[in-house]
Amino acid sequence: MGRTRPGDAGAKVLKAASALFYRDGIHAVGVDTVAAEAGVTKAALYGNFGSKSGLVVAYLRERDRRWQAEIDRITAAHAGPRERVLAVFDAYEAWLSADGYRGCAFLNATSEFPDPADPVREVVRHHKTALHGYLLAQLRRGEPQRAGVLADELMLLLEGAAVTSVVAQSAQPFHTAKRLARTLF
Amino acid sequence: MGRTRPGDAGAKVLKAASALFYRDGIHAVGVDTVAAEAGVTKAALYGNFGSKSGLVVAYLRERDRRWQAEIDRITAAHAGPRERVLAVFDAYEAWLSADGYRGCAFLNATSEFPDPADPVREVVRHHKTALHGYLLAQLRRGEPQRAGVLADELMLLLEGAAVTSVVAQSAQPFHTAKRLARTLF
DNA sequence: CAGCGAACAGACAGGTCTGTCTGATGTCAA
DNA sequence: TTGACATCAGACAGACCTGTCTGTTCGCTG
Repeated sequence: MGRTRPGDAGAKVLKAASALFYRDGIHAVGVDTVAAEAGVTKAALYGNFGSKSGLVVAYLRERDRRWQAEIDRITAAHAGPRERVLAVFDAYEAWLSADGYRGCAFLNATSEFPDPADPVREVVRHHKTALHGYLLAQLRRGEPQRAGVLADELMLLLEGAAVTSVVAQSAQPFHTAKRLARTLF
Repeated sequence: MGRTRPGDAGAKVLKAASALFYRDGIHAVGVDTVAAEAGVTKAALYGNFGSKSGLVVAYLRERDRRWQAEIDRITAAHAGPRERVLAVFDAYEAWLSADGYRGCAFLNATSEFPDPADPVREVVRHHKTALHGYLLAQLRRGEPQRAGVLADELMLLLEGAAVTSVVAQSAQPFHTAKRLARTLF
């Protein structure tokens, strides 16, 4: 029938895939389910993304894009390096607690795609490298000589809090992480 | 034919399942593959474990049992609380680097089983609670008043290093974690 | 108004998944 | 020796998976 405007199907599929892949896991969700939830036919899905793998990569890229927008908001809202870094902890916590502590989509994808050469894993590395780079850039303004080590340490705290909060189904690990992060400055 | 002694099939299945589930992910491995790798029929597999879910739980329980044995070795080899805690970091690193940085089997299982009420998740909680309890017990001997906070912080470092080492395919996060752990004492 | 392209509806192929069943064959204990 | 039991071999059911294909219908653009 083609009742909808051409070009919309891709966005609708991506939105449905994001919710389903994140909530249930990537391997656990079939393309039929994604297409049905998007209100779109499978043919339109394959026309836009080529394959399920292509859709998975698009899903993670979209999520990375949204996270970068969050980082931009943090940069706009806070001036000092210390405030910006702590705001990253808050944002991370807010994202995870918003969906029942399902964890970091990129770390979950890493668990589901064991091959380090998989395109999915490249998107994950890109995302995590960008996050590390942001922390590093901020820390260099405050304490240039300790910045490298400090950025590595803060990454451990962020990721540690992310996975621990899933296991414990609680935000408490983020409070521990943030408290320790403050003392590290 | 029944060429093997009765009772062996379960152990063989568990061994094959451990290797395959850990390496490729749980959802990615079918029971046919496990049975074939174990040199056992599917009927024997179901006779021993009832279902794939049962096998998955048994796989994680077995891995937890082996990790507890590792903890016992650490306790026997080191006397001081500080040495024992640092030895846990070394053991965690050794386990992960031994298999191409595939990460913590329990955290991977958590990614694959989103429902917190799933029996799999209960095994994960049991495992992580035991680890936290061990750290806590050791720290109480050295610095009783800081022990609680310190145990939480060391858990974040351990888990953070575990997942970061997978993304980076490197042991470097463990070095960062261990260095920070030493300064926290 | 004509035509191109995107999406629709839905069947289809080929494979894999979990789980069950039947009947034969071997091991071990009583 | 005999009976119970575990396992073997392999077919089978029913569901789900990814991906393709045919023919139709609509919206937008020139």
